[in-house]
Amino acid sequence: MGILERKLRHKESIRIGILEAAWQLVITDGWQSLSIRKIADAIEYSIPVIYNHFENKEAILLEFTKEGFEKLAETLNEVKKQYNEPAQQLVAMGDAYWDFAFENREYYQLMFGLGIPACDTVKRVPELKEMTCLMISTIKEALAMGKNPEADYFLKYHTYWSILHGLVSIQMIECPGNEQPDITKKMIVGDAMAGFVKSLVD
Amino acid sequence: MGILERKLRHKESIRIGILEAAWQLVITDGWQSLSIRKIADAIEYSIPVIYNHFENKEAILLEFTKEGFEKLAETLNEVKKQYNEPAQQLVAMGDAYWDFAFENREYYQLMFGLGIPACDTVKRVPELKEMTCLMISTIKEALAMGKNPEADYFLKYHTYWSILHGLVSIQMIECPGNEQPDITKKMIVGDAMAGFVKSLVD
DNA sequence: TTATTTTTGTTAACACTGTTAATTAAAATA
DNA sequence: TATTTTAATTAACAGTGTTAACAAAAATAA
Repeated sequence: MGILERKLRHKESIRIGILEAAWQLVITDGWQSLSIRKIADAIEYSIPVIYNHFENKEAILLEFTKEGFEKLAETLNEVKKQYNEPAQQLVAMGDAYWDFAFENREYYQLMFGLGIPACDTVKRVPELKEMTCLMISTIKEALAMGKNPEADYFLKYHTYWSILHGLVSIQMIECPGNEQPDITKKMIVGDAMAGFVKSLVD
Repeated sequence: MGILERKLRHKESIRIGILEAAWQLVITDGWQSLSIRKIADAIEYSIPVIYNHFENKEAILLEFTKEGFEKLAETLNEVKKQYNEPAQQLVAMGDAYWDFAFENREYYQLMFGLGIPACDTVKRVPELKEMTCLMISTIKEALAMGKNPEADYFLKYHTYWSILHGLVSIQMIECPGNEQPDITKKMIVGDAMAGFVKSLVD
């Protein structure tokens, strides 16, 4: 009896409808303002129907997170295959990673829980400038004493800050509790810092 | 007439009360679940009083963001003064940056809009493993061909991913629009990748 | 074909959220 | 003491996620 099959097909079509509607809302209004009611409105079903297909709102977002990681892995895999040298592969994969993030901002923000502070938060926080100045001045000094003193200090500052923020962010994602991360994790910071400084002074 | 002074003093005391109550709530329940009503309840005033001191909820959080950047800048400044060599300073500042982040998680998450995905999101996304494997295998291969083949590949993978995620995150904070970031920004990726790979193969 | 059971979908509510207009209580001034 | 200004409150609006209770539709059994 194909009745059950038809039912399952119908059920699945609603599920897909939910995800498609949700994604449409995400890319037009951002995932911050996604709501169950908006989805229900878009698929022309009542609200509780959505809860027959997803445990809660988070489960819907989790679906996109998975999709995002799938797409990213696929992209990186494609890029890797285009090179033979592992070193080249790593550089190209880094490039592709960057492109993926900015060609799929909503995906990336969901995947890593980036809350994107309001457009001009950075400008409304002059206190940020203190840190920036401190980093830049130190990098300038380090560059001046190194082998390529006319390197782009602003670029290097950006790299320095990004490495630190990246290390912290990834660690916070992997260890969301309130405990301090493993002491061994701090070795990663030391390693990264050593590498950066080394490449700075050449 | 000291009446006006007393009034201003009183007004200021309420403002401080709001911030203290809010911060207490933030460190106990996390900034995600901070609400105006909870603050009003804590300071034993009605809700609209809060809006006489802050334009909206975001303004309260912005206050903490500023505080956070102030504290961080201060910390880094202190650390910098303890060393003479700029290279040493950069390493020590990186160390201090990490410590600050994990000794002041709520501050850091506010400052950079980290949404901290639910505790076990990482484990609920097996798709993440694909990316991890891809990166690790490539790094292993690169290490094998370099001058220190027995380096810690897991550490290096962590560094690689963190650098990329940091570059992307910082860029997204600085350019929150929907446009692609400046092409010149991609130079930063190239530079960082080159530096990393160089330090990888020695 | 009709009656019964199961599935599916809806209405309405609960407990929250940020924000604000209208109103009352309190304090300062005339 | 009466009036004006300031401070604080109540009550509401427009949202949010989530769910219990109920009605409509579809599938099964008689």
